[in-house]
Amino acid sequence: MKTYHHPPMEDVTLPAVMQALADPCRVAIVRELLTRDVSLACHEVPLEISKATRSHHFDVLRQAGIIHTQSEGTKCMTSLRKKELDQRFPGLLKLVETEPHQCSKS
Amino acid sequence: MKTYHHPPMEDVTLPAVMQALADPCRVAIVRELLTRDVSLACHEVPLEISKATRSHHFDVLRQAGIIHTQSEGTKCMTSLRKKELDQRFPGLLKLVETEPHQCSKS
DNA sequence: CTGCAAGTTCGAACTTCGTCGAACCACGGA
DNA sequence: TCCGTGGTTCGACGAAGTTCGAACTTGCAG
Repeated sequence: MKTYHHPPMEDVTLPAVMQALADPCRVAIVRELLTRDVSLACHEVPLEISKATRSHHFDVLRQAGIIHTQSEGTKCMTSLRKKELDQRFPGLLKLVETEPHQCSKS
Repeated sequence: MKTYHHPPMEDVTLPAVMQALADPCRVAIVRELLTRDVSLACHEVPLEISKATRSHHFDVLRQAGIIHTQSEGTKCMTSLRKKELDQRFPGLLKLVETEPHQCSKS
C-alpha cells in the first residue's frame, strides 16, 4: 500500500501554488474537487489525457500542498486540503471556483 | 515612442494569471506596485537581475493583463490594473499582498 | 492462481521558461 | 551633435515542465 508525502502547509509558497494552478488541466481537477466536495479517485476526474499524465498532474498538486491523497485498495482517493488552504491563502479556492474558463488538454 | 499592448481583461484566463505569478521575481514586482500604490519605472523595482530579464518579467506581467505600461520620455511607467483585476479575479491581489515570501532571483 | 483495473515509474521526445550579454533604439541634456 | 540613461530585442544556453507509451506494482474478484 503506497503512502504519499504531503508538505506541511507552512512550507507552501505562493509562487509554488500559482505554478501548480497554472495549468488548465490542474485547475479542472481542483474545480471538480471543489464542486463535488468529496474525495475522488484519479480516474474519476474527466480529462482527455493519458494515465501517466494524469498521475503527474495529481503529483504536482499534491506537492504544492493543494490536495491530499490516500490509498484505498486499488484506488487512490483524493481530496482538497480546503481548510488549510483557506487559512493560508484566503480567497484562493474561491478564485478557482468562480472563474469562467475552459479545460483544454494542454 | 514605444507603445505597449494590453490585453482586454475579459481575455485573461486564470491559468494565464497564475502562470505569470508563478515566479518569485514577478510576485515581488506586483507586491512593490501594490504597497507603494504608484506608477514605477522598471528600474525602480529592486531586483538582482539583469536589465534583459527585468524587461522580460514586465513583459510577462503585461501580457497576463496584470500591469499597465506607458512610455514617458525615456522611462516607462508601470502601474497595476488594480480595479480591473479586482473585478475579474476578486481576492487575487490580496493574496499577493498578504503572503509572506522571499524573493530569490530564480 | 489468474486476470483485471487503478495507479505509479521510467525513459524519451519535445516545449517552454528564466537568464544573460551584446547590440540596438529613443529620448533628453550638455 | 554627441553622450548617457532607460528599455527593448536577439540569440543562446541550461533548467524545468508536459506528454506519452510501455513496463511494473498492488489489491480485488472470480
